[in-house]
Amino acid sequence: MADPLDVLTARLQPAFDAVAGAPGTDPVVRPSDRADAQANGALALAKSLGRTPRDVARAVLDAADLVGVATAEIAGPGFINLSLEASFIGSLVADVAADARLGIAPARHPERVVVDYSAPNVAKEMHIGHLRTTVIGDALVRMLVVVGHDVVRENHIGDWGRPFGMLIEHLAELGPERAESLVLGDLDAFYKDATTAFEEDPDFQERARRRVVLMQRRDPETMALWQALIAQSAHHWNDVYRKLGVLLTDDDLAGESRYDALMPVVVERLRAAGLLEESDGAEVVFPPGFTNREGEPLPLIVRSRAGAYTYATSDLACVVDRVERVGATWLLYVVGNEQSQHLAMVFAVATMAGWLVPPAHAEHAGFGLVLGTDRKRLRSRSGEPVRFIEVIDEAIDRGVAAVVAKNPELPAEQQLAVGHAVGIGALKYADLSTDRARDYVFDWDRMLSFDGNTAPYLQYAHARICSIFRRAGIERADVRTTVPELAEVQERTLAMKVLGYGSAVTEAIDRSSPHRLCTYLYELASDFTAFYEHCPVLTAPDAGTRASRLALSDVTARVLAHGLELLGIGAPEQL
RNA sequence: GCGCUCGUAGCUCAAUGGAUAGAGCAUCUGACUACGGAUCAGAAGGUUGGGGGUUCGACUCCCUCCGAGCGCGCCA
Repeated sequence: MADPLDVLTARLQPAFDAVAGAPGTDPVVRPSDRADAQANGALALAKSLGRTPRDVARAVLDAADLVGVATAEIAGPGFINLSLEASFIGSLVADVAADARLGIAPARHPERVVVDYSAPNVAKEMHIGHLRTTVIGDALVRMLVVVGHDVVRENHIGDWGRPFGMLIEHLAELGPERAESLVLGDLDAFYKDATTAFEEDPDFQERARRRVVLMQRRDPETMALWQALIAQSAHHWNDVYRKLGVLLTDDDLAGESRYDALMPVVVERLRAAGLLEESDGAEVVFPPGFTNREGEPLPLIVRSRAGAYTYATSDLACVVDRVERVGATWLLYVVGNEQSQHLAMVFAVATMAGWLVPPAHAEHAGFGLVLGTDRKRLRSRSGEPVRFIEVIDEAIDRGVAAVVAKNPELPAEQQLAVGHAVGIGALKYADLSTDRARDYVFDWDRMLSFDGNTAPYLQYAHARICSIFRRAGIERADVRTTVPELAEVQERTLAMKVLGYGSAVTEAIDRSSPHRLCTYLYELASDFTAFYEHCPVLTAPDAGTRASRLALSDVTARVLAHGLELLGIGAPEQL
C-alpha cells in the first residue's frame, strides 16, 4: 500500500466510525493544494449527527491515531487538513521503488474484457478517422493488462457484406495475382475502380450479385479471392500498426464474417423471446426510450425488408459471441461518439434479450472528432479524408528532424530510432492527453513542442534523468534501496507526486480516460524539472543527500517510462 | 422537430460536489560559462455561454434558453 491517501484513510476510518457510531463511515481523503491531503468526511457526517462539521472534525481528530504519519488541523467549514511526515513519505517512496509495478494496485475484481478498437475496412485505406480509436484503444488495453484484467483485443474489421461481391468480382477480373501488388499500389483506387465498374457495367453488376451468393455458400474460388483481399489489406494495416507501435496483430482480427453464421440465430432468439416485431416489412425490436422524428418508437432493424441482416444484427451477434463464447463480462467499445445512439440501442436490446445481464456489462468509450486548426473536421486539401499512413510518416519525419536539429552528435541510426519515438509519441500523446469525449485540434507544432503537456516534454524529462546516471557512471539499480530524505520543498513535492502514480492509473482505467494518466505524467515531469533546477543531484552538499536525490531521480524516471509505456509511447534514454 | 456530445484565460487544454477554477502557448519581469537553457522563478490574463434551481458548498447535479458539432428505418 504505497498510496498515502489509503494509509490516511485507514488511520482515520476507526475514528470516523467511533464518532458516527456506525462502521463504514468514509473519511473521504483527497489530495489538496492547501496541505498534502484533506479529509472531508466530517461535512457529510455532521448533518446526520446534527452537530456542526467542525465539532465532528474535532471529535474525529481526538480519536484518531496519526502518530508517525501526519499532523492534522481543522480548517474552513470542517475540513481536516493533513500534513504528512517527511519520513513517512520517504518510506512510501522506497516502497514504490522496490515495487516492480511502481505502486499500481491490482484490479479488485479482474474481469475478462473485450476491447473493440481500430476497425478498418478491407480493401480500403485507413484514414485519419482511425487514429483515435486505434490510439485510445491501445492505451486502454495496456492499462487494463497491467492491473491484471484478462484482455481480449478485437479488431472488428469490415470484411463482409454486399460490397464484397463487387470487390471480389473486380479482383477476379484483374486476376488473383494482381492482389499481390495492391498494397504497393493504392487500395482506394482498387475500391473506386470496383465501384465504377459496378455502377457503369450492368454485366459486372450481375456478376457481383452472384458473387454475394457464392460468398454465402463459401464457394472455394470466391473465398480464395476474398482471403487474398483480406491478406493484402492486413499488410497495410500491419504496416500502420507496426509504425504506430500498437499491439494489434492478425490474431486480433474479428471481422464481421465471423458473426455471419450467428445472425440468423440472433433473430430467432429475439423471436423466441417475443421481442421481434414487424414494421414496414422489416423485422425489428423496439427498445423503450428511443424515438424518431415523429416521436414514435424507434426500431432497431435486425432484418431488412429485403431479408438482409443489418449492422445492428451483426453488433448483436457480436455481443452474444463475446459474452457466451469468449466469456467476457466487460465489453469496451472504443468507437466514435456519433455511434452512441446506435450502440445504446444495441446494448438495450441485448439486455432485453437477456444476453447482456450482470455480471456482463458493456461500455461505449466514445470520442470526439479530430479537427483542423480551422476547427472543422480535419481533411486533406482535396477534401478527401487524410490517409493515416501519411500522418504517421509525417510524424516520424518531424520527430527525426527535431532530434537531428537538437542533437547532431547522436549517431544517425539512433537519431532515426529516437526521432521515431518522439514523432509517434507526439502524435499519440496529442490524442490521448485531452478528454476523449471532446473534439480536439490537430496541430503539428503544438504536439511536437518541447514545452507544455506534450510527449516530447515528458521524454525530455526522462532523458535528462538518464543523463545524470550516464554522466556519473552510476548504476540505476544501485540507488533503489535508499530511503530518500525530503528536506527541500521540491524534493517533497516530487516525492508526493511519485506516490500518486497508482491512483492516476486506477482513475484512468475507471473512467476509460487515458488523459488522466497524461495529466499526471505531465505534473510529474514538471515537478521533476523544478526539483532538478533547485536540488543539485551529483553535486549535492553531502553523500546522504546525493544518494537520496539519486533515488528520487531514478524512481521518477521509472514512473515516467512506465507511464509512457502504458500510453504506447517510447521513452528513449537520450534525445 | 427529437436525441446525444460539447461550450472554462486571446489560443490549446485541465479540474471525484469542496476553500481563492489550474497548466502550456502568446504577452510582460527576472535568473545563466548550464548534473542537457528543449530550463527555472514570477506577473498579468476568468461573470466557467446566459438565466433559474438543488446543496453547508456547483465548472461539476437538475430545469430553461443561446451557440457549435454529430445522429435520427432497412449502409457499416
